[in-house]
Amino acid sequence: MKIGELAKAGGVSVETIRFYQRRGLLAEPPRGAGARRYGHADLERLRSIRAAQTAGFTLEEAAVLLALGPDDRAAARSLAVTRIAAIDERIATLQTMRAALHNLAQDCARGEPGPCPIVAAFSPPVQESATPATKASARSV
Amino acid sequence: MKIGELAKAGGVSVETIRFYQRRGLLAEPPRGAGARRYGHADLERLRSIRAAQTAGFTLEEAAVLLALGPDDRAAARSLAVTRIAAIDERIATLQTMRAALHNLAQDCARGEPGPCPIVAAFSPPVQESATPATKASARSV
DNA sequence: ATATGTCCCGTACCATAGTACGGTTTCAAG
DNA sequence: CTTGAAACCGTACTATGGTACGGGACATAT
Repeated sequence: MKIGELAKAGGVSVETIRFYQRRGLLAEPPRGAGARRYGHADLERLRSIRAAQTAGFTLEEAAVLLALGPDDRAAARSLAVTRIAAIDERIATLQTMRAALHNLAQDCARGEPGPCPIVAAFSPPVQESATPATKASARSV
Repeated sequence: MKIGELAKAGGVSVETIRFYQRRGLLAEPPRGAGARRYGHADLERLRSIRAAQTAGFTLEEAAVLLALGPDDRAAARSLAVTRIAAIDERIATLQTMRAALHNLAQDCARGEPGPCPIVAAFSPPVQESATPATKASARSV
């Protein structure tokens, strides 16, 4: 296989393969008449990298993971557990964001008079004390 | 206020404030004797930016959001809804990842003999056809 | 025999949100 | 008056995962 074929087979671009090689994720195969010649093992390796990525590992973690032997349970589990923790944290953050935004959007959709609740939530608080004759608009958010 | 004080009050670094100014998120205030002088409004604006960020908006979206008037409900809701959709998508992806990793970690923790399931999941498939005398290890994952 | 396609290589660039660096100037205290 | 902190400025670098560009070298096809 030449690099273009490997790329097609692996569903990535030629540039990506070269990028992985620079990162040390893929080995640089021997040359045959100028161009690199790839074997089936390279394709499998490429697929493994993509699988690790799909599971949420960074490329660097993927490199570590793919370098492990079948008996390195401790290291593998450590990688997995650490990644799960990171994912959980990220999910929690996103859910908090989501909830806040959802509430605001609901408020906004209710269509009550007055300023948009979304805009209001992210606007500097109105100078209430500076305008004494204005309507009472004390809404502690 | 000088930039250092604003930074402290807003819980960001001086560099971050200067960065926001370059991005147009914060206005460059008038100078007093060389150094920029910030008012309370700048602090509020900074806090609004951080709030928008906490809600998951990018800085660019924050800029748009903070530029909206209190009656721009449609635009505000559009921003919010779009962001919620992006968050949902991200959460779904992360949950898929999490589940896959969790299953692997569980498998690994079960401590059954044989190669580590985590390593196995991200390793090139063993050449089964090349070793006809090996045990049947056909586990389609 | 030339044109097209693919490969090679290094380098620069994209988005995102900052962080760091090096050098100058100015402010305030001692 | 000198020293040190803080401000100023532009630029470059960080991490992450690629993408794009420009130029040169092949090889096959017409």
